[in-house]
Amino acid sequence: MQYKKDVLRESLLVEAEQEFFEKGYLNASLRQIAKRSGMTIGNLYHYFESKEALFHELVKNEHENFIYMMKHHYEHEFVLDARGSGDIRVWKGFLRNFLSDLKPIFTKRFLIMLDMSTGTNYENTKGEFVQFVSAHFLEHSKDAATARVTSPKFAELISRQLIDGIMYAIRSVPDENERLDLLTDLFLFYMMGINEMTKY
Amino acid sequence: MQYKKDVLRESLLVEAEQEFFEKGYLNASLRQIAKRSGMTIGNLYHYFESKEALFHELVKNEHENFIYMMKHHYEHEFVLDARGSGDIRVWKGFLRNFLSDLKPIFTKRFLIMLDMSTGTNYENTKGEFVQFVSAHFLEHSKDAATARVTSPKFAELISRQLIDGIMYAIRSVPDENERLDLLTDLFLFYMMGINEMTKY
Amino acid sequence: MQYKKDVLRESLLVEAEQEFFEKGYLNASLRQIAKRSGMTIGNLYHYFESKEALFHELVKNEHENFIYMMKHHYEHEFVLDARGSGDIRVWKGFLRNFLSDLKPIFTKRFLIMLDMSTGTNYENTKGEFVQFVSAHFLEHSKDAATARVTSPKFAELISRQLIDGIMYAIRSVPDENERLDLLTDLFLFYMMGINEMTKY
Amino acid sequence: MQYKKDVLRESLLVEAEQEFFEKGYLNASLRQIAKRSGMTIGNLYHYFESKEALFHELVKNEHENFIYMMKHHYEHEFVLDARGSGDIRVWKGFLRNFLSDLKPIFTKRFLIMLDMSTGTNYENTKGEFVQFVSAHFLEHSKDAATARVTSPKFAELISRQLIDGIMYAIRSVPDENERLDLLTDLFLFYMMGINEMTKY
DNA sequence: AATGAATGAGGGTTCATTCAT
DNA sequence: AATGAATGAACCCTCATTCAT
Repeated sequence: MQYKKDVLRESLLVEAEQEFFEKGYLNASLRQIAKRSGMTIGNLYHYFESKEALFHELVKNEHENFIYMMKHHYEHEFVLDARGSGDIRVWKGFLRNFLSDLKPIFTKRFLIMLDMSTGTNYENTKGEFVQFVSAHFLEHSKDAATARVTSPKFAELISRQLIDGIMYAIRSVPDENERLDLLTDLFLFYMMGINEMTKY
Repeated sequence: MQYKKDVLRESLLVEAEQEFFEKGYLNASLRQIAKRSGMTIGNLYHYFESKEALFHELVKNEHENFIYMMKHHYEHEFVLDARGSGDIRVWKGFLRNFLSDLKPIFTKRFLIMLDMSTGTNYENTKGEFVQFVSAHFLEHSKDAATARVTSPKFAELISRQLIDGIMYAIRSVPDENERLDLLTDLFLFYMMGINEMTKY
Repeated sequence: MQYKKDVLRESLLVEAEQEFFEKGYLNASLRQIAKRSGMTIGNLYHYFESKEALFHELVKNEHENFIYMMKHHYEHEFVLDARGSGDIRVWKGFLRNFLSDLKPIFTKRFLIMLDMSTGTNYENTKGEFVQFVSAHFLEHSKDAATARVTSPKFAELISRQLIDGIMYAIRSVPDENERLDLLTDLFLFYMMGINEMTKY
Repeated sequence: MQYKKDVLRESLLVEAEQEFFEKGYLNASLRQIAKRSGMTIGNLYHYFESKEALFHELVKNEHENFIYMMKHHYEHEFVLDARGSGDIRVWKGFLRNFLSDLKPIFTKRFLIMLDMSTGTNYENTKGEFVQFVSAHFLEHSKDAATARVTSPKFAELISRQLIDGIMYAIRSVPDENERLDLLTDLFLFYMMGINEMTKY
């Protein structure tokens, strides 16, 4: 039975992923999830004790990876320091590698955790992520001659935008390579924009 | 009681604005809106004949202004042509004026219409806006040497990002001047980013 | 003001007639009636103290006439006695006159009182009418050789049918002459049917 | 609880039958039906997914039988041809057999489908039935010397009356044999009436 | 492990009626 | 005489959750 149990549990998570992705946490229906898994609503509660718990199980690994990444971000620091180089092709190369490494993080469930979690304990995660990236930006613009991009509000805005761009790529571009291209251009766009902004 | 009608109707609209803003159309509760206005749910239906009608009343002016702006966008065309100038201060001046003109459009209710309208007739408005801006981008990048930003997917992404940036400014920056500054920087950022992208 | 009052009151009755006719008492909406009269729901209550009272005002004359007719039915007795005659044209002539005399009774409001009054004090009127006609039938078949049509259940059925036929004519045939023709044929049909039934 | 399901479901259908029978579809209350079955309104939705679905379950068999009967009516054609016989007892015999065969059709739920279904998909069924019988009448009166009963309006009226008579028998005569007697007399009455009408 | 019956609260909506103005 | 704001109960329906089997 253990085998069957795991299969069903996994099926529930898969269908829950789709349901949360389509409707968000609050509007997702446990009945729908159970039905899609060919299962009874009552039985769903044998696997997950509540709607919130199901959501938690769905994204907890993503959350851990995400937290880990935030704690160890300095390992990737070099990438952003590559801005010093004048050659855009070098930048692109670094960026593509960097983003390729992040593939395991930028998953559908990661998107769900950040963007479809209103009503759960995770609803502030996106804000935390924004703050993290924003702090990053501010830190790196200390060297810059002017303080324009050090405006916290603008840094937060740009950070949120970047994150929303990532979300968009995950949500709308299913093909992995195409998505990586898009993300690379997106990051390039942001880095060059910031670069330019600090010139004046 | 005639005199109270306008007051209460306005109160309902204000509370509805808050409720829709917080929860979105589908999750907003008419009972909540009525309660916040010190009123019974039944009475709310004296003022608005349905949830959708209430939403419509809330955003219809915003929608009209928005449509008008899209139809008459060429009047502001000169702004973007100012990109030819090499002086960033000229750009900023133009942008600030341009965005100042748009102030009556970038309201909280506009945000609600674009971002909290799932389930209403307005739910596609944001998509239309994105397409509009995206077409604009593509048109203006015909002159550019390379076709990088003419990738429709990237143009759409950038357009969506820009619009989301506007939404963010409306949502998070209450002070008008501060918001105008932020939006100016945001647009500047996008124009320079696009400018740079077309170089390579 | 008295003049205006009567006009409005009459207008309310006219619109109520239409509403009750279309939806029946329970499903009729006072709001609709007021709206159709270009009037406020509140003001309707100045003219009629309740939904039931409005219905009562609408059909009370019909009810009085109806009661009067039932009490004085013997005045029309001769008509039915004409059955003795073997000539169908004589029957038809009598019937047409008889039914023409009843025109003031067979009105739309009479129909409403009998068929659209569920939920009011009048909801049993149709049953009383059926019993009245049924008693009539039974009385006249005492002379007949057999007791077939004296079966109370059958008499009641035939009576109800006849009344429903009248209702149908009122409801579905707007032209007065056409309606009179139809009713004449209908009564003829019933008289001949009864005549035949008593033969065996 | 599996064992209770069928019992409760049946109970709901029985109570629904009573409620629809008493108040018609639109005025029937699901709360009442649930309460009468000793159940919560929410639970009723475990058994039937909507008010309309409940109504559908109640009458779907009746509707199928009814459609089948209309398609295969020619099998019973001989009955009406028996009119050629001069002996009323022969008619009665045929009629009684004919109507006895129809017993499974003339049920309380059949009555609900025809007469209490306003607001459902079945609300036109009675009209279709009337047209069916009416066409039947018209077809059989082609042979007759005169065109009196071929008046479509009169044929429709008579057809509606006959059907209403059946409805009355179902509604008011619980005993099966008594009902069969009544229906036989009713049909006899109509056949003789039509017969007589075509004489003149 | 699995079923699905059952609950209770909440959703949007309509209604007859009351009453201050 | 007239307005229309306000109430409260009822409508159909959906949901997360509980629990006896």
